[in-house]
Amino acid sequence: METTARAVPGTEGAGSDADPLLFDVFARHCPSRSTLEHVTGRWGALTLGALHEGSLRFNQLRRRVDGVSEKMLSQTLHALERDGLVHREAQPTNPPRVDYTLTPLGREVAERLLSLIGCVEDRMDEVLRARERYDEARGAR
Amino acid sequence: METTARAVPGTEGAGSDADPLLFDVFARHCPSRSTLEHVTGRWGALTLGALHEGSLRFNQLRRRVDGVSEKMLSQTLHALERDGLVHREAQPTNPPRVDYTLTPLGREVAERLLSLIGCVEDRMDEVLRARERYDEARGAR
DNA sequence: CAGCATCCAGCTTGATACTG
DNA sequence: CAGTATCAAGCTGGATGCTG
Repeated sequence: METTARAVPGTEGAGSDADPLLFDVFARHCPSRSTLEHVTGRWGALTLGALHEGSLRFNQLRRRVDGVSEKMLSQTLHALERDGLVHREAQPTNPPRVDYTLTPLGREVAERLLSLIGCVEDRMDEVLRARERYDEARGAR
Repeated sequence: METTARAVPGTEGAGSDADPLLFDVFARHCPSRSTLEHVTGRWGALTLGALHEGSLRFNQLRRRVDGVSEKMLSQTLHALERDGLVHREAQPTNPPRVDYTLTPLGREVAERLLSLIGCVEDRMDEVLRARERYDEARGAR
């Protein structure tokens, strides 16, 4: 609905940027594209979703996001931390303990993400039926 | 590994299968996971976003979603069509003309997606600053 | 125009092993 | 526990060529 354009950034550094596009993710080299991919990527989305329920430690997260390898989780967390969506808090104890939490920005993003995830899950029966129809119509051929 | 093994493992403990989780995307083999990936995938998200502005033809879509190859677009559209998010209408004219449109379900999903995309774009300056901070703190090391 | 088939480079991912 | 390093395999996606 209020898909109104974003607030005009205005002071966007040097040079005038006459780009009247509503969303420029559509443009190939827009930085928002990479962020969007971190957010919506297979593990990014699930990680943000898991973190939305509360702060979690590395291995808790690993168990929560079923199927993620430790390498992928580590990588995902770095990307999200770099984008300012996740905050990493390491305690210098022994054994080490590190908590991952959403930043305010991360929480906003996660909320929208969860709305999307929820929508998809709510309608899965519809999706499943559509798949059956589709497969039937082609498998027959 | 375990090819088959059919019966419900039941390792989950208490919950009966009749108790649907709120969000089971977190589970590895949940069908919603694949749909979510079609929706949030690099090209799926942009395709749904483009289609939200109105019905488009194959090559229009290709131009709109900057960087997508025809193979990927074709593949993406098939997945979205199979999931019941996109409707494909082919007109038997010459030259052929095919219109892609969002289904009602697709529109719902697209709206949430656009809310997410909009959120990310609105806050890109924040993301960019976070990246700078992060890189500075590590590049130094 | 709309799209499928094939080839293949290379990025992504998962195992495995090791560190603090 | 919380990661990093390395390597092989496989899937992703681009280029090209062809059909209806």
